[in-house]
Amino acid sequence: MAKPVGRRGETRERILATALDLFVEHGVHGTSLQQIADRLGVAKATVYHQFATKDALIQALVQPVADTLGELLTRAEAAAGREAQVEVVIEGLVEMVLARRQIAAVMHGDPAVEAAIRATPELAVRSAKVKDLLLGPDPSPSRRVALSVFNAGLMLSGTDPELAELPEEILRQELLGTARRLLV
Amino acid sequence: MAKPVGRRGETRERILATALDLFVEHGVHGTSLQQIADRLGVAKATVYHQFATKDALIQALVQPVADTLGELLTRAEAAAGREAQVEVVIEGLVEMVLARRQIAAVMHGDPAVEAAIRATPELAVRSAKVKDLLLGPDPSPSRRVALSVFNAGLMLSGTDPELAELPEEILRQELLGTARRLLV
DNA sequence: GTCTATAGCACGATAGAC
DNA sequence: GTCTATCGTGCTATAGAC
Repeated sequence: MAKPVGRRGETRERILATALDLFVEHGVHGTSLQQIADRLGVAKATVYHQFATKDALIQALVQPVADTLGELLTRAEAAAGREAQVEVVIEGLVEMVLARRQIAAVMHGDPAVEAAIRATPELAVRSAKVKDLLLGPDPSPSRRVALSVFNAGLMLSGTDPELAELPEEILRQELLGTARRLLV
Repeated sequence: MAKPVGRRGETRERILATALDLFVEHGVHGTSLQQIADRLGVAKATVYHQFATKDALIQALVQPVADTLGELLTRAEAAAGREAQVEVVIEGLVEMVLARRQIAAVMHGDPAVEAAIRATPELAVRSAKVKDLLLGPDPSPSRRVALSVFNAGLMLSGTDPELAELPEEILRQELLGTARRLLV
């Protein structure tokens, strides 16, 4: 499994995947570039050849989420009526968490990543738009609390060991069901 | 506000409170004992006089949660019937999060604290018991997912800036309502 | 019980050979 | 593009004066 082919950009992807594993285990601040390099079997300088700084690596990790949220918002804005828009956003968020479980978990829990998010304007703006869309106009305290609980719960559910054995399709349906119980 | 009285154990409490603030802001690994000492206006060695290691400080932070969960389980076991037990646990957890918002958030989000929890057997055991009680016998996938979402959402809701302006009594009622929508 | 000073080490990041 | 070697910094933790 070590260094199998050598296609373009493959090392970069392997670094990102390994870093993400370690970030989930130990947090961003708790993971050194040396640990990433060691687990990958390369030198630390090899990591620095792909990412100028540790921050750049974090930015590269969250970029796909920014892209996904952008597409999601485009689809939602094309939907007719607020109920349909909420439905599009809920389905899109659940799909995103299923597809990128670890990124979702690290994004919501780690202060170091949250700092990187604040430094990525497009991601911060899109996250805020998604939240506002789910909150709706003049939201009640009840809806505010329900959204806060659902948002945190959704982002972290993808890596919850208690749910690790559930087939993805079951988890998808149950997350959608939970979302509808709380937000529709 | 600096060093007001000097009663026994006061410095220790002030260190814990300051450490907790910083842990919420930057994470445990992202917070050095120097930062804690600086914000408190004391020397780093003063912190080490109260806590032998950084781990000991973390252990001291999570100890009240272990105590609270212990009392909670005692009350739950004294209740008649599973429905009443679930109600006791839900109310107790919500009350705990309201009383110790920051500890709850750090406990659920930070890998460094989660390691400390695993190293505190009584806390790990009690957390597992609380979860098992809420799951009930032979839980469906639906209940597993609902509990996972609720658990993460509850623990982090206490420090969610979106909810910061809600009066505590409103937040209490809405968290109880959310819990019942998901778990009853 | 609080301080200054420092040991010993790991960190992020860089330089330069190959 | 990967390596070894290293710089400067900041970390946990300790020693010892007051």
